Amino acid sequence: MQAQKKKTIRYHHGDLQNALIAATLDLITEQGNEAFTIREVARRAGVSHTAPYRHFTDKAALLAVVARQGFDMLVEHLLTRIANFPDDPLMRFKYSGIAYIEFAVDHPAHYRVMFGPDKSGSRENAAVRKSADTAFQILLDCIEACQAGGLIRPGNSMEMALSAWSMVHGFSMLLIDRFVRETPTPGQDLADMMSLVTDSLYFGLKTEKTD
Amino acid sequence: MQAQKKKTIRYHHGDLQNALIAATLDLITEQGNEAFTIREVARRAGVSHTAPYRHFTDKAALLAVVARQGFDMLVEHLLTRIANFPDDPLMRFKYSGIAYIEFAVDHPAHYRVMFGPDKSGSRENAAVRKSADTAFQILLDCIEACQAGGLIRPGNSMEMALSAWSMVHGFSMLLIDRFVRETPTPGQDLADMMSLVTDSLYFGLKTEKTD
DNA sequence: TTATAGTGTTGACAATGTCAACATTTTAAT
DNA sequence: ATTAAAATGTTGACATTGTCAACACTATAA
Repeated sequence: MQAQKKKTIRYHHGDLQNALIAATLDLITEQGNEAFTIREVARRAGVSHTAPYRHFTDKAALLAVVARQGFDMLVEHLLTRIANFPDDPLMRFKYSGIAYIEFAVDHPAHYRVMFGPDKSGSRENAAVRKSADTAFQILLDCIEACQAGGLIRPGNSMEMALSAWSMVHGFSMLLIDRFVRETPTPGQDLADMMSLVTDSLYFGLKTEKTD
Repeated sequence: MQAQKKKTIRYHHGDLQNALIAATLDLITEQGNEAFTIREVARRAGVSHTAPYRHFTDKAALLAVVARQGFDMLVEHLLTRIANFPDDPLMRFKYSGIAYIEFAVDHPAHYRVMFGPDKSGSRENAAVRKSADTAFQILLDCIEACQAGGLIRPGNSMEMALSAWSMVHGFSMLLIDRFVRETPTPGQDLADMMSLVTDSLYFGLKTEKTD
């Protein structure tokens, strides 16, 4: 019953908050992270340059919301990807890592907002923290499932998850920041490299005594 | 014979280029990365706000030099640290990783400049690239030495070095961006965590069949 | 119906990156 | 040594930005 929106030009936008978030996403996706400006976002939403301040205390607050949204998207992607292997803990572990890297590569600007420098304490933002923790928890669950199945050696799963996170995060950053461009060995594609990195984590680099 | 500097106030600074680099380092170290502005750096060097443009084409060019310097410092720290183990390839490998993390933690602002978003192609800067490659080469050498000694399994050392780099880079970033703050298990300190992460890489997470 | 809270707008301010025009100094060619 | 040119600095301008204060419109609740 509350239809007839968007028809008339109104003083009140109606849903400016979300429009600003969407505009921010579009902007960073199209033009990269440095292009993000309160004023440009306002322009894209068709409002005056200070209208955003009615919904976000400052630039960092807007970015914090975008970051939270990014972690939520990451969680969704991880869950979708490992859902393909309901009964194979090892594949779930491996593909949680691969899916993580996929997300970073597919949404580099968004990823950079999520992990970018914490200018003004948005990292302390409870909502952001919670969404990030949820993503971490997925990794942790995969590892513990593997441990339960005797596939990963017993030990502090938290520490292992931290190592795993470091690995996929580092690799993702190196990729999207263009420190790694060509594949180490010619003919490899991104999928191969992702396997390679996740396998390194699982098998380690030590000489194998058996198997 | 060319002494008597700094005494008189001169129109020409004398060594503005290096003064600007030093001022940049001081600034980001004291106030963080966001505090870096051309004008503030100029102020600190005691010159007008456009003087830096006689030495650097723009902001990014100054940062590129700082980044290169950072990689050089990193190389030095890595070499110093592994020099303690001239005859133990495995320790050299391990401590190259630990030293890497140490550097990032000790110089977070500098590290962020080195790996920060590549706004305007400074990553393509040949000098920066070369210094970064030198650092990578150290890792690679350590791995190949271990392989020669049968301590790391045979295989593509480039790929292994990439995995190792991902691991220490990711861990460093998580640390300095405050995603990891408390230790996973209480009572641990940073040194323990660094060992933990580098050991994960070496041993992997897989169940050990032997040893 | 109207006071009030919510939402937008206009107009300011200081700071920034960078450009153009001009000044001084150093260097090199004569 | 003189002087033309190349280096190096300065002043002043411009457009852009984040953010604040003052004001305008709108929705809502008393």
